[in-house]
Amino acid sequence: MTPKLKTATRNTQQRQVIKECIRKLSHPTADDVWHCVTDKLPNVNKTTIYRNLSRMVEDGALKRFMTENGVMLFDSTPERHYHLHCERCGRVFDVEPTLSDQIAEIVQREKQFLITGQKLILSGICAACQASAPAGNKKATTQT
Amino acid sequence: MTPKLKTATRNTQQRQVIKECIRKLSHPTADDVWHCVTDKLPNVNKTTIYRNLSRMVEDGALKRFMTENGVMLFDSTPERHYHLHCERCGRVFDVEPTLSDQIAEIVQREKQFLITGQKLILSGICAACQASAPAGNKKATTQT
DNA sequence: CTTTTTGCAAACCCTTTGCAAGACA
DNA sequence: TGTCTTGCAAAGGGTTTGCAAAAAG
Repeated sequence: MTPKLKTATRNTQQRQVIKECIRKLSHPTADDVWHCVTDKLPNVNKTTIYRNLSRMVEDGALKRFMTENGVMLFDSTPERHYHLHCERCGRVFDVEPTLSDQIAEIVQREKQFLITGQKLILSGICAACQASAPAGNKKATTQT
Repeated sequence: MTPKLKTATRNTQQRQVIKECIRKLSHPTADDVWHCVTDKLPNVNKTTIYRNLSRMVEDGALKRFMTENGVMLFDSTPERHYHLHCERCGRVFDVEPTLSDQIAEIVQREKQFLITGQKLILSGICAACQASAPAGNKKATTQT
């Protein structure tokens, strides 16, 4: 296979704002990023968001994963950590690396399965939702 | 909210064959089920497959989850267990309930997060693929 | 006969692609 | 300038919906 030499990268306005948004959002959908970006740069197309996010994933600057409803979320936290996805309120919580490691270790030891970081999502009901009565369902955005 | 009274259920030919296929396949996609069904009943529409699978999920006869590529898989194993999804060969492996319980326990203890069964999928590279060289990518079907 | 199901076609949603025009370096 | 990026429109792929015709009980 051809070595795939890397091409130059340009610092467009769009790209800059996208990066800012990535920094301030946590576990955003492409759509979340788009809303954030258009606050500052009103005419950015969603395609541009997708292309930039994909590029960042390729470059390893971002990770991405799929929720149970088939929407992808992006994550810029570099260390390996897992996610808890609350099915009631839609929020995504991080599991600290230490705890993640315990889990990864169990699986790797028992199943000889190599877990590639940041791809574990546990779905269920978060502590807050367990406490409160059956609540309304928010958007899938964060909270760590 | 209205109590939602349940309506009668009919035992169509299609439904019977779909159930058979569910029994013999493990972690199938809707498309897998469709292929299996049309072997026996050539003219079944994919919509019928979807509708029946969704219904079974509602009735609790089936669980379903999403892979990283946004395709849903169905699972008829009743006890709680988790899945290992190999990113290289696409196969899905079960994690026995005992091991799953260890993991669930850690998360529940440390994060007060209530895991609702069968929604944990660990992505990575399976033992076989680690052993062999970078292989071709099969379809996401099973192996336990 | 009445009500559930089916098949078909079209709608949906999110994500990706093709291409010409525009922006960076 | 040269080529990386963008915007727009259209294509894709899996899943869902609307509706009239067919089947189950």
